[in-house]
Amino acid sequence: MADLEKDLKKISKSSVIPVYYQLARILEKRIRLGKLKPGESLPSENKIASICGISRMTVRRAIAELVDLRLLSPQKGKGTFVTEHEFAHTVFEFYDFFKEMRRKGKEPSSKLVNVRIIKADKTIAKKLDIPIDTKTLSIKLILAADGYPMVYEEKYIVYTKQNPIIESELRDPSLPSLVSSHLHKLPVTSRRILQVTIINEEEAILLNTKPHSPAFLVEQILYDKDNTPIGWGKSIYRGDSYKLVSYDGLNPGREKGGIIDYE
Amino acid sequence: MADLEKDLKKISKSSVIPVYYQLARILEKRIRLGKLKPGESLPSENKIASICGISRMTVRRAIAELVDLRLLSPQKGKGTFVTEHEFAHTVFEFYDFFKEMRRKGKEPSSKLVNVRIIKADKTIAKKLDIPIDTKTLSIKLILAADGYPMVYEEKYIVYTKQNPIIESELRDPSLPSLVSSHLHKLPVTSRRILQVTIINEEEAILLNTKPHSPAFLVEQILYDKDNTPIGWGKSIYRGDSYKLVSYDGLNPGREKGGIIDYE
DNA sequence: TAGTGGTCTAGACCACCTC
DNA sequence: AGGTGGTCTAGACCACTAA
Repeated sequence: MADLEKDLKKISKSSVIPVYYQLARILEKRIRLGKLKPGESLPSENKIASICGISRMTVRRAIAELVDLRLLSPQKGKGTFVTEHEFAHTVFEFYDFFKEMRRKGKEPSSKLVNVRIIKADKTIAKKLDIPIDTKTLSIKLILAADGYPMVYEEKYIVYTKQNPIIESELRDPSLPSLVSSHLHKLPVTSRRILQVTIINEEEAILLNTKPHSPAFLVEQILYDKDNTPIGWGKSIYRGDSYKLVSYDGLNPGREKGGIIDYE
Repeated sequence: MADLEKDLKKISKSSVIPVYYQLARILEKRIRLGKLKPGESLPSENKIASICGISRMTVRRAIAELVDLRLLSPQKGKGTFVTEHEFAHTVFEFYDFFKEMRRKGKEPSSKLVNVRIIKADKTIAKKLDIPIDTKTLSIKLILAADGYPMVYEEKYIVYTKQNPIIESELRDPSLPSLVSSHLHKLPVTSRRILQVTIINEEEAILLNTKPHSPAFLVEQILYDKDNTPIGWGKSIYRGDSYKLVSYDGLNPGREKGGIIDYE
């Protein structure tokens, strides 16, 4: 472990880069390169502090960062250990359509199919927890990337005459913004349900694809702070152009924007 | 704000519950109940410290917890503010089949369809980055809950004669455990891709469902620490029995196991 | 200039684990 | 008993922000 000590002594206390950050990166790098293997233990906090010539609290802060990244796991009275990698807990991230497409260098756009005041049918009434036939604002639209239709969305919110729909509001067609500008309520929680579905004839025409092809169905329900549903939406994502990817285990350090250079 | 002060003075320094934890919960509760609104600022760290009669470092630790939960956002030289809620970034979690079913009170089981040594076809060769016709271990199995088939899986790993397949290894059919017991390599990274698909005739029979019905397709590729693919699997999850749910914005505090009682 | 959050120190006491 | 991590203190200096 003399090897580790050498690394630890590289820490510069006069650098503009915080000491805890330098230390965290040194340890992270050793773990990712496999020089510190799963199950191995770190030197004790006091040991690291005295080697580096820094305070124990600073060491603890560095370790805390790696605990957050699930690279280390401290055990009271025993020591701090490199974690065994875990593959059971997978996280799929799902980003805002507009941002995601821009990030990919594609030009996102939205096209209104229609906006109507309708009477809530059984499904809508149940989702929004309102009586059947309550006046409801219905918005249907297509999201496209570089002109290719990719998503078909239907959104429903309870209609109030006081706040009529303004054309400009429909430019950002996200359910939270619709709800907060049309109703006086602020959404605080959003529940999304991801399912699979088969595209029907109507959707196939709108999305310019074949009926009976598979697609993602993403339901979104917004709640206010009293946990009352205030908006419901369903989105159909074309299955041939949408995938969700996730990395587990010793993930490649994309979290918290940490750029690491390997030797 | 005298209201907040009263809450802050409830902190007991002699309690077995850590002071930073008590403070974090008090602040979290106020935010979740809407008594501290998005955009509002907290009293300064020094102020809170003197009100509670504790050290500033302890206050900082409590605040750090809420920053992690994205409830607070400190700004250098200005103050610490309650964050505006964000709905754009959705996270779908996907748990291990066995654990998830047990958690739901269902009895998970796995049934081998077959285990074979095959020659890698074009698809497998590409996924595992090996030459076509390389000997490959192929495992096909069904995962069931309370006897109802829910998932069909195919797994492929490069075959080595030294470590033959042992019956008992197939009891835990997870790709990481197969790979690490059959090969000498330890998987360090796992990449999963979630897509939609349509069930074909063969899969329909195995899953006891109708062909052409929609399903989730989850591909998993395992890599060792040199980033070489060492295992590939695809799983078909019945669309009628699988959903992914996610909560955003002011989520209901399920993270880090924090149980909060509201008044 | 006064106030804020960001970093860091050099101690302290505790509960827990191992020997 | 001695070592470990968990908590906490009472200071300190800094960079940043606002009046």
